[in-house]
Amino acid sequence: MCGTINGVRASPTILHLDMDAFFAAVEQASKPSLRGKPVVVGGLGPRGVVSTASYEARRFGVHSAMPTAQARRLAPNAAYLGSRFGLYRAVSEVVMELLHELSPLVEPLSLDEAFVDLEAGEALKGAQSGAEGARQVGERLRRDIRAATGLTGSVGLAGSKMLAKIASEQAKPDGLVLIPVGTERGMLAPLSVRTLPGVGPATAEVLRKAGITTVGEIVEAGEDELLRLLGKAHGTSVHAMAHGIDDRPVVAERDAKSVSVEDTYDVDLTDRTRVRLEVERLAERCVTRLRAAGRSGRTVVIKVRSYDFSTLTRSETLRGPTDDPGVVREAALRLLDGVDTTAGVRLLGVGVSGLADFTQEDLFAQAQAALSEERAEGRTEGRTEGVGPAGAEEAEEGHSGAEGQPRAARAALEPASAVEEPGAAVPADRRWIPGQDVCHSVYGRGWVQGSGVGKVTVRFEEPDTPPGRVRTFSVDDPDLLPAEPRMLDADVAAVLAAQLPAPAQSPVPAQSPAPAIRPKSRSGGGGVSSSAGTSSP
DNA sequence: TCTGGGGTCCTAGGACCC
DNA sequence: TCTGGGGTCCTAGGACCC
Repeated sequence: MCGTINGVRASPTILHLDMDAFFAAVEQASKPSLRGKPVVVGGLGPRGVVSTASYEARRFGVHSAMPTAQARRLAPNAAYLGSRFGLYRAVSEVVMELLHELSPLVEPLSLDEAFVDLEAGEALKGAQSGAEGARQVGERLRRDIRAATGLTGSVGLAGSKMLAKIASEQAKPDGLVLIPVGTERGMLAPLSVRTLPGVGPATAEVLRKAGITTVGEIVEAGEDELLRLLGKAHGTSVHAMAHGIDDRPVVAERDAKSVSVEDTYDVDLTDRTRVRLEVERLAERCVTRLRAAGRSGRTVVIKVRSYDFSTLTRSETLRGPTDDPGVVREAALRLLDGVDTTAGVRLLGVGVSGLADFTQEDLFAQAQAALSEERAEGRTEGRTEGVGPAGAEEAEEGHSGAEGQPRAARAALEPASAVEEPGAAVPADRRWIPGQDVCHSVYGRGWVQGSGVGKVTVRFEEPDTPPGRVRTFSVDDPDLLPAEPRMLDADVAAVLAAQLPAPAQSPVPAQSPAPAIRPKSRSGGGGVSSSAGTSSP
């Protein structure tokens, strides 16, 4: 391996890729009428928050983690779309494959972000040595991503993970920044402490009170002062990062350590029976995910957030790992018994941690071992009430899993939504979520622009067609059906390439911020780009 | 008009064992 | 009988990240 100085390599061979406004960009690529328009992807309910805002929407002050209601006030004419994780995951896989072509050492941080250790791969072989070779690899990657998906990503290159990530942030959108080795200290000094990984709002506030707001001031303060302010582990790491020292290796994806699901309800829950039912549903969903991952776990956790946003967790560790829905459900309900929910809860969650790789067979074998062990010890005093040897229950009850659940309980898994439904539940295939793909037997494929008062508005267009027309139907029109998303592929990318400005070699200067984007339709039909959701004035 | 959902890591106190 | 220390596991909460 090449040498490192202060935990920074001799060459900028750690690459960080960050896709630009990823979810919103996928939606714009999928929906021609939204290209160049403000688009906001996130929770659409009364308590939803923004996942991603397109750059056009950011000009209005909309950003991720902002309540969607607030975003609607800032950018009332933006398109508000629900998340389509299946599609984002599929596009992400295409991008991650391109990264794996550079090096086997790829560390995904999320669907739209990853580190790549170029030294571990072949990409630099045959390229120029040093910084110039790394830059060429980064620029080629950006071209390949654009050609394969029609989307843009920003690349940071540096001698450490921290610096590569800071570089990609500076490169946004649609750019590449390389931090030459040896220049990092001077580059870091004027930046906000919030730039450093691990410095969030709380840490920044502690530092601010001590008169420290920039990275350079952390360096001046010295290690002793930082340890005093932030404690041992945190202080040491923040101090090192401020000096540009970061020798964390790029590590290929690790096994998950916990699995959890949670729902925030549109209206606080007060009815205890309803609260218990929701916890049961969450337990089922959690186990479904656990099993899909081929894992089992020992510790069951519930999470309860009250009307006033105060949050508590309760956990229970079983005697052995389980993936039995009944065991997890009963544990979750026992934990709930110890929590007062009469004042109203806005969120419930169920999780499993202490994950093991055990398969059913392993569990069975383990249960046998545990049983014979107990017998050997003469401990045969009946069943230990639920908590019991988890493995033993598995063995006794066999596959009482999802297949064995009552019909109603299984149906409860499906809606996957926290939407309160007073009165009769709307069938899953008759709920029209803005952004969702649909197919009409006469007009073909399109997407839901909004729905309300018994109507659903659909724009008929596809990724590789011109912007399409809008038509309105009754929500239960039998000619209208939900459809699978169209994948973004090289053909779509070619169509996009013909529309978009030429690929940038370096960060494009932001176009003079055009204020108030009028949602003017470009062609074919008086549509507004705003998605109404259920709000019609 | 308040604040999603999925994770990771760290700390601290108490139980328990040696 | 009293004192004490170390190590591990469990529980709860909080900060942080995308």
